[in-house]
Amino acid sequence: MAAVDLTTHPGHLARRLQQAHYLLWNTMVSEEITSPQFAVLNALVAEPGLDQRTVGERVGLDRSTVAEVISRLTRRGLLDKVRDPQDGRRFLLRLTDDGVRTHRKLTVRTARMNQIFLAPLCVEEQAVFFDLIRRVADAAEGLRNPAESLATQA
Amino acid sequence: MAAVDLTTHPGHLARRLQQAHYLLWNTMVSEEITSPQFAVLNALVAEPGLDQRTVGERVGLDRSTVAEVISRLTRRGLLDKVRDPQDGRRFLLRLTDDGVRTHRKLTVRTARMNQIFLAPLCVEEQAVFFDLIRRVADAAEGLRNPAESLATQA
DNA sequence: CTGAAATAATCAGTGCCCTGATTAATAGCT
DNA sequence: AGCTATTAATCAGGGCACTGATTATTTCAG
Repeated sequence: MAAVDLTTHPGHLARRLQQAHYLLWNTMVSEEITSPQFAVLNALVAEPGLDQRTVGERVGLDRSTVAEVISRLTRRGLLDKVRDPQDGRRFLLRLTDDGVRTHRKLTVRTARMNQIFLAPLCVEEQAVFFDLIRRVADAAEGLRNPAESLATQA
Repeated sequence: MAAVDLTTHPGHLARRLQQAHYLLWNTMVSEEITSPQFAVLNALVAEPGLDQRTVGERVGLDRSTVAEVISRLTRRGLLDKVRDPQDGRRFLLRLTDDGVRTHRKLTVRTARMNQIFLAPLCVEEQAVFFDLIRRVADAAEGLRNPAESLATQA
């Protein structure tokens, strides 16, 4: 006895939501490029020449995961990776022409997919949906980084 | 140019939400037992003697994933797996005493964690949070299973 | 009863996600 | 200059998630 109702567990809902998104992405956007891969391409369209760590920071991928994603994108020829002459630890990342084309194509399809995905909600509800999820995710992330905004203080 | 704002992409938010949950679970609930593993234990507390496929259906895990999760739980001695004498394809699953104890212990911790996780939202917002996510996830799942509720029809 | 379709489970292969340990390079202190 | 953080990236290892193929068993049509 004493089983729990998972439909009121945010973790379970988050997992189901992500699975649902994964499937839809796969059928409506791309079978080759995944959503995290697109996020990396997008970050480098916004800021070409970032290093790996910073890209991860921008899109919410940890050091290990971002390394794998970038290695796949590089293998596919969508990304260029050159050692930073100023700092030999870093690699500077940049989209190839093919990478730019792919990003452009997927941007269109992603917009279409998001519309379908969010279709069950009216526009006001969509705004609430974003707001609530973002607040929960931000707060939980804040629990990990005890403080970053304390700046100057004795 | 033409980079997109990921904070309005439900897939990106879903991923971040799940990551945040993963981290909190790890620190507040268990480093050994994961959230999907708990979901399986919970399903078998509610309905002992289910087979693998049905467990997956209950908790939203596909056939491959549920097989891995169950094999880990079995290895840890939390689960018993016996061939169904009525149908030699199936295995019937049941918690061991240790599995029951573990489920009970984690149930308490999970409740605490959920409270912390959802703390940024007031009670009304939490209800909306559940409702919106569930509606989006359900609709997207519905897109895969073209029809299951058509029952008897020419 | 026998052969074909369906079903439960497994396996192989790819990708995401995290941690802890290691390596290479830079930065800072003395 | 020399020693010590610190930092960027990689590696090893465990777990979740999906697809397509395979195996064993059951079901069903004839």
